[in-house]
Amino acid sequence: MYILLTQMESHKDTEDTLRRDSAEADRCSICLNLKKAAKATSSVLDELLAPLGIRASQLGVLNQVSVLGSPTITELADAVVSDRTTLTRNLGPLERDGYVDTFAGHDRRVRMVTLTEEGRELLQRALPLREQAEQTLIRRFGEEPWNDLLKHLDRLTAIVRKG
Amino acid sequence: MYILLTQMESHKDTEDTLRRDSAEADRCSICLNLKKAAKATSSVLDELLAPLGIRASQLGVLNQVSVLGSPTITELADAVVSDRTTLTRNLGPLERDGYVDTFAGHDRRVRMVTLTEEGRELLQRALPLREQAEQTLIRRFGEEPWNDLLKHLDRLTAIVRKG
DNA sequence: GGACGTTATGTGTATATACTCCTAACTCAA
DNA sequence: TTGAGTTAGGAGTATATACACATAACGTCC
Repeated sequence: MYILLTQMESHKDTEDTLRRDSAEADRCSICLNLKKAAKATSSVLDELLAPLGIRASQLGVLNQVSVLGSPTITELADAVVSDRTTLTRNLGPLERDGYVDTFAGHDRRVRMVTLTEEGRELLQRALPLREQAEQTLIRRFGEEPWNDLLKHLDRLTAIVRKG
Repeated sequence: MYILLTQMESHKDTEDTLRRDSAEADRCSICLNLKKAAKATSSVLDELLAPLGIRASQLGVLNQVSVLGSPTITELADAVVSDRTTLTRNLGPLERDGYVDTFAGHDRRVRMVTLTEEGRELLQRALPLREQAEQTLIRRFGEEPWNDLLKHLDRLTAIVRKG
């Protein structure tokens, strides 16, 4: 399909060919569709969370700290599907703003993350908003398609990870 | 494991409640699932593109420049589902590396973006890799589920945008 | 009990993302 | 024309992302 175009062709021909093939490929580009959907859904939550001064991604981190109890950096990074070093940077603003604390574990290599009292209060205010956003989407999307979508996403992720 | 929150017993109750609710909400958290899937799929393409020195997101930009011909910043940003200012920054490395050029349009407010000859050559080498990655995924995921997933994503995006 | 491989994390660097504010250029009506 | 409103884009700031490298602490094997 994407036969390498010969250099002999004029630029115009090359441009036209690239344009046609690219548009075709774009119709089934999963990356762009995932990006669109992720952007759309997180923007819904971002707007709801704006008055609280945090973003959807930050809520995800706070929530997982709560869910996991006192995770290490690596455990928390896995839970929120981020690179370990990314999470380290993400914790900066949250710690600065007083929502989480970090301290050394018994194994002094690891750093444990916990919610502060402020962090717990923020989470209690934020979680209902997330629930509300999700329920609104589910109601409008349909419960069956919603579960289908989640299953599909799960399977897609699994397939890629299997190698 | 979860024990460090024993500063006060009242905190314990709060934590437990948060933990249960959060885990529940997480089971149907679309944001995390979309993030996982997007990360997984783009990493496949990123690895294929590594020898060419560009990433999946950069290929997306180059491709859309080709598809659209000579788009303005705003047109191109819309096409790749990025904020306008984000795209401006993204064009920096691509222009520095000689893959795109920008120039003023007849309306001197707009900046037009075009592929350089180097950019065209890079795109010709990169597109087959993207096609290969996509076909591999489709083969393993199944064509029917694949199309279902794309439709679901499209509808989800549309629902959010409708307000 | 020290040398060595392993593990958990931080830092430097670079790209990606987007909000707010600012300026230049265009349009249109008076 | 000229002034007001609109539009395209850049810059400042801040967060998000992650690779490569460095470091400190752990465990183990002699």
